[in-house]
Amino acid sequence: MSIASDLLRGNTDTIILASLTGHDSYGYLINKEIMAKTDSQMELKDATLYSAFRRLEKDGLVNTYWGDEEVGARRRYYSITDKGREVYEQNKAEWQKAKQMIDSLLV
Amino acid sequence: MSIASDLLRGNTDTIILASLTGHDSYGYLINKEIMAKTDSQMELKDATLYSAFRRLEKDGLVNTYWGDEEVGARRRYYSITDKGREVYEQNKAEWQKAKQMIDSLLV
DNA sequence: CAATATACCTCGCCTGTCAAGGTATATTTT
DNA sequence: AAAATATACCTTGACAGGCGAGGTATATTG
Repeated sequence: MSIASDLLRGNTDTIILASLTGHDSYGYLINKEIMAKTDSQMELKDATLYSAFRRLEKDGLVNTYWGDEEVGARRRYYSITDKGREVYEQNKAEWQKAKQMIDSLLV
Repeated sequence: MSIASDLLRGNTDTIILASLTGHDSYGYLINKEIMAKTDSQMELKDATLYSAFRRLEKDGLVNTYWGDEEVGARRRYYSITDKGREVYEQNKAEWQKAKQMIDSLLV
């Protein structure tokens, strides 16, 4: 990854929630999509991704269920909850604010 | 502080370097300036600030010297080094890139 | 049959933030 | 005169998130 992880920190959960707003998804795909959208400049490491899922689950922001693939590796799907959508909107707003403030501090 | 510290993380050092680009400064003042510029919505906690200074010093991005105040509390001043300016520019560029990428991921 | 891609997971380290505590001086309020 | 507030510095230890390193299992491609 070419972007310092400390710059991503605080946005990981939000990014995952974002990728769940349109449709349910699963870890591997979410990561692939992020890489595709950022030209492989950004990537959520496995361990980061799965620890984020545990956190989101614990906080009731996502639900999870096993896919019924009859072929290939099993997939654990995630869906965003109402609370998840709420938190997502809050996080986005906070990000907008933080962005502005940081920009105003960098000459 | 109203902005989640995880959103600041990764920018702390850059913000400190930014405030040293115009003129030497000291911890307490740097913090006051940040609060003034962000309407008190952002603040570097003491411990965070001073651990950042140690890091910047260790990495040769700032130099430090004691002020010669004849009245009031003593001040430890910091000045940015050439390497500091270099890293500052790099960090700013990286921030611009990270910003764009995160924005592109948030629907 | 080996390598690669898909797909999941855990453990334990590292690093940055910060709550809580401390020191010392100067000014303002009671 | 004493207490409170502002200025100004500092350290310790806990905590949380990122991730390197390791693991499992299935399907496809060379």
